Amino acid sequence: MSDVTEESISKSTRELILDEALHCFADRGYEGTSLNDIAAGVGIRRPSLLHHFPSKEALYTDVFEMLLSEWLEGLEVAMVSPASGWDKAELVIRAGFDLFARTPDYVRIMRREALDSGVHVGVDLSGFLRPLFDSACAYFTSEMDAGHFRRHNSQHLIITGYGAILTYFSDAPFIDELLNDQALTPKNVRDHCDHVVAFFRAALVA
Amino acid sequence: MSDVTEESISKSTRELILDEALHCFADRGYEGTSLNDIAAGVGIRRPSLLHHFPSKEALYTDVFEMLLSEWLEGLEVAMVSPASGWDKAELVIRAGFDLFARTPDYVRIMRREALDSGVHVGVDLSGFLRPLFDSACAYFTSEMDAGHFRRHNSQHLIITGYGAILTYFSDAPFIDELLNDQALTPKNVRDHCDHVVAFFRAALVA
DNA sequence: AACGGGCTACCTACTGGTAGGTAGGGCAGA
DNA sequence: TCTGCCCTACCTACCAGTAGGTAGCCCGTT
Repeated sequence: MSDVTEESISKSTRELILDEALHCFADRGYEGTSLNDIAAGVGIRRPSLLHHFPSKEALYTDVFEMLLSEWLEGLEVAMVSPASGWDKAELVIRAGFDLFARTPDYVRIMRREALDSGVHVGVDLSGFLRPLFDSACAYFTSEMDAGHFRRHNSQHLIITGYGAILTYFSDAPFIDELLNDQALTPKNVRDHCDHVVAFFRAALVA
Repeated sequence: MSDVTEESISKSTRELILDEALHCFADRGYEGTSLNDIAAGVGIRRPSLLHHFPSKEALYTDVFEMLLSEWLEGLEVAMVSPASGWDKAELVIRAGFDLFARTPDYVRIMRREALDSGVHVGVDLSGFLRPLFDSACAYFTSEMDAGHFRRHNSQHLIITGYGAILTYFSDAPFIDELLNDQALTPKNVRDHCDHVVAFFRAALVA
């Protein structure tokens, strides 16, 4: 129980490593991050880090599994809601924005993983995401069949939405330059979320 | 003149290096690509490669400048067209799809650069893209003022479009897994382009 | 005394880059 | 036509630096 108490005051070294690794991998990618960078960020030496994780690969995999469990948890709440029609779609979009705004480092790691087609991660990413993708597809298709949404190809629709939402966070530094403003301030995130919601509503709801 | 003839038959070593570097950088990123990888792909040794380019950084910058000039050329044709209203927007979207489908490796490099906020490239990326972004903004705003498009925030609109279109190409390997199909076949690219056009039309044209 | 968690010192593999050498084509002058 | 010279494009061998990873010691807590 002293363990629990201590965790609530100061994180364990293992958690500090995971936090720093998350940030480094998001910032500079897997190849661009050295174990020295991570260890230095935590304030220990590389061999000490390797005392907690057997290898760089294993550390990365652990970080990625944190990402997946957090995202699954964050999205499940919205996806199992009893809402229907546009309300539910909006709920999921807003849940996605909240989730991504809370965890921008995860977004950038996911984007890097998508670019690298998952060569670093030891988990079956597509096996993990396919059920979510398929159930989202089924939802939109059934709503279109019921005449609640304009007819679109559900698969393409979701990919478009995925790209539109994820990009705002993954490319935030780039968007900063385009806007001459900070993309990830709470106000700007809220504005962009409102815009995406309104845009998708205009496209989907007749 | 024999030089010209020879180039049309077989590319110069320098061009072969640029081609291979483009592919490697797109595939594995700047840090994930070694000069040995590129040299091996061309069929020469690393020092021979460094005979043609002074450094890895310089090689990357040259690749990136190829990207910029090709994209600028490809988009200018559509952006200066005398079309107006939705026709022009559709023209630009389709030109973007054609361009990206023709140069998927460029898309992935650009995405990596957006993620890394341009630390590798020696050119002023935002200075390059801002004029395009601003003129696109001005176009949409004026069309909304004229009542041709539904009212949206132009800046957010373009960022949404940028994300929606670019992602399909940058994350193609990932989308392959979701669709259980090849995202970049001509037919699938055409289908997705048609979808995006229809989707944006539904959202913008009342 | 045992052990968890840190350390220094070291290993091998590989990085970007350099030094120096060579094969061969083009070309000016005898 | 031959000779000598330069230049391009490649090579092998090597450099210093850094990567991930291992072995083993030290030290405070329990």
